[in-house]
Amino acid sequence: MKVVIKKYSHQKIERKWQKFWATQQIFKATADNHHPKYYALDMFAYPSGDGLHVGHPRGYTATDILARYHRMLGHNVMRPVGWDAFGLPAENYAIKIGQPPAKLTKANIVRFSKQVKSLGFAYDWNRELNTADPSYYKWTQWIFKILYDNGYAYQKEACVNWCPKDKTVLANEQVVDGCCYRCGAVVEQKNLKQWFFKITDFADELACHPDKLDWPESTKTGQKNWVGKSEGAEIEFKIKSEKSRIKVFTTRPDTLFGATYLVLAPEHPLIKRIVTKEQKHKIEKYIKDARLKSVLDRTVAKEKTGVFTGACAINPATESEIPIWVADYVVTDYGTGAIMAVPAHDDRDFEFATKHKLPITEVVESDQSKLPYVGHGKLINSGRFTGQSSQIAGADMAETFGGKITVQYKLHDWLVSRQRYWGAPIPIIHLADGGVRSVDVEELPIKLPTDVDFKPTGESPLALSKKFQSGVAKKYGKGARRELDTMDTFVCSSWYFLRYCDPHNATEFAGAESLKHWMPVDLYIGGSEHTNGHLLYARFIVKVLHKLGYINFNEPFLKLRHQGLILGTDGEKMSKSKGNVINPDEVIEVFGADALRMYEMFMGPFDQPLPWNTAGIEGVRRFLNRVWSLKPVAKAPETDRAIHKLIKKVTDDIEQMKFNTIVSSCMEFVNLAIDRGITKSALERLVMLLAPMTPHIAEEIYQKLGHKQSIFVSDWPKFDPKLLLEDSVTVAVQVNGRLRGTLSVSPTADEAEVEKLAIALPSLATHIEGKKVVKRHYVPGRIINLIVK
RNA sequence: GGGCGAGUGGUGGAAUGGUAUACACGAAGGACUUAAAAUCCUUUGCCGCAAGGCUUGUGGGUUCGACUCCCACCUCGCCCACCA
Repeated sequence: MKVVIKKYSHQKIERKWQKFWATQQIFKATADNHHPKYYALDMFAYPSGDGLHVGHPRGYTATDILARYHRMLGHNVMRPVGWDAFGLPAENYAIKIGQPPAKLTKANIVRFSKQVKSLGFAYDWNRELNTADPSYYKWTQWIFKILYDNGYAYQKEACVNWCPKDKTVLANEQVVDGCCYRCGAVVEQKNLKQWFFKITDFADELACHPDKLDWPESTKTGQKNWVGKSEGAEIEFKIKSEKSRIKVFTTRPDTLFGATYLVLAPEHPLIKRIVTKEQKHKIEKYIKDARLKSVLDRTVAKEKTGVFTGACAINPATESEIPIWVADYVVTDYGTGAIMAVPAHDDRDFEFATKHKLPITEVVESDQSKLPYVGHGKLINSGRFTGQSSQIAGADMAETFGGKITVQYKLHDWLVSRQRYWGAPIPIIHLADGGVRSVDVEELPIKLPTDVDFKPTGESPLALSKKFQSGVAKKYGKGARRELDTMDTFVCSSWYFLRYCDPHNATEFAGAESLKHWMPVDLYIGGSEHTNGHLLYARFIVKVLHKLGYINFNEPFLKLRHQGLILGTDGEKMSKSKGNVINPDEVIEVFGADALRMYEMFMGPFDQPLPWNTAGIEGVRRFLNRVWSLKPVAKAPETDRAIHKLIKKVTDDIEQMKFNTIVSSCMEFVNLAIDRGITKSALERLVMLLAPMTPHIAEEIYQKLGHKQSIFVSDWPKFDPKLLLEDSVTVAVQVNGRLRGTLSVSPTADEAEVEKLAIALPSLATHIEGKKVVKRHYVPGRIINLIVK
């Protein structure tokens, strides 16, 4: 059949339908109890000055496909959009060019909105939100307040991560390889008084993912490892000639008899008290050096260094004196910052003991010749415990020598205060008598002042505002002052999915009815880099709100998927410095939004990182031109049959998010349609199947076929299972497991009949001549394997 | 060091126990054109003139049959990491 391939004007039709959907409010979400609800969410964007990246549309398109598909299934769909507007990059850029971050952020949001709209996503713009808007951060502050009022937010002095370039503290989750996650500066450790959220109260819950959560296994184990639960014991060691004791944490209390020395982290407070005169100078120098080392240098150090304090402790089990050392292989922020070293049964202790000639005592029998042996076994040299199994004896031994069984987590409380301007002010008042309280709820929002120089100095820029403290003394008593730090932006983003349910509510963070209707999120798509940050924080906030009775669910995201990174054409991560960045605006200009959306789905499996290839998008655009050029004919039986298979395939693949094979199946179908023709009804169904992925061209063709309503209010096509069966099928014929020919038979042909036809095949002749079929294996409609001798 | 993935043509990939290399890109040849673009047709895993043989990182195993399942190893990617 002759089909003339014509190009379509994407500029014209894409703008046209975007406008149509907006004016018709096709994607406006209104709670409707008569249909199943479907809440589809992308991780909202940080509106940076660079604009949209080609990586953004990959995740957004996937969510969009599912949202539009569910709408066509008749479901009550919500697909909201918003902006994670507070944060360091906007502020740093603002400082650089000398403009207020509020102004810049506003301009960035305008730009992002325009770009996102040009991709034709099915967003409900009525629910658009912006975390830097007082009507939003009022409720971020309210969450801080109720956390504080219920004991989940507190202030303490602690050794914290400090970014010297951005001049602010950072959460543990924001330190990557010892560097600031934003600017890359080497992070320092400082003792500072800061605000924390008690995320550790929920450590066990966060480490566990109930069955109802359909999350990638890697994300679940990533979170579990980040929480890092270990069971063990705390054991106290008496210090010789000192009253105080050193408490250590160990997961192997069963090896107590083998503890031949103790090690303190360089930051340990007891060091000053126990160090002897002779060793004082050496220890002080070591501590100073350790503090100057970056976190990175300390964690990947090749050689273990350390210094003897001159002091000794008593091993409670052996009652012998053991030396106390200081070494930076022991970290201060895990366990008690002190360890009992058992060199015979721990790799690190063994390495250290060998280097510094410390005694090594074996207490677990091992069948391997070399030490250290870290496994379990029969205890030896262990007093009355000798002969017991190390696996069982631990708890008993700990208790016998005054220790207690405890649990340790790697997870730390979430440090949420920042000494920066562009964030939500912490709603706390410091009273004249040293007391602390949260602000009255009527006072919210505590607005971010504008009369400040927002350059970071290490102290919060809010200190420079004259207006910020006005009225505080009058309301809260003489000498009362507002807290000057702002909140980590991750606080803002840890509850935005709740606000989407009821974004204009002025009296609550979201109404109970709306939350009950829409939550939890049915599909959440975003980058896997948020595993141990945003996704953990969001689950924590939901669990707190649940515990305090504000919401009736304790997990926010039912189904989670991560989009793979789009790499440059060189296979490297896109970056300005490498010059391999693809600008989506230019791609849309040349090929259209539909082609970009489809190409990003066609590249390969959704969750895999894949390189960009400009020739690839040209191929997709060629395909769309071919779809555009299809003209209905009166009769096309083969295509009429094939469309049923396509409906099944596309439906199955959407459910499984196998977008790449949706595209290839549609290509195969269109190749057939061009060859054999297509009827109007098959063409209609084809464009309906394409509509979630390439909505503009689908809507245009649909309307051209004579429809007045949007394709997105039509019903998703159904297939007839009877038509999935073929009249005849090709059966592969194997002899002794090797392919020797094919047969075309009826799918209902029986085994004996197929064998008869197979043996008669000329291509089999040389392989079965003079031999006897001793066995056969037949898979109806697929393969027959003849075993001959 | 630990955890999680992944290794298939020149390239992105398809096939999750049943005809390996679908679909697309690229390449080569041809048609149309004064020419080019666009479009269409043909070829395209490797070796071989052919018959035929070989082929899913490597080696073994299970099976009538393995890219697919099992064991060991190698390589790459991501995440975590002196966590006691």
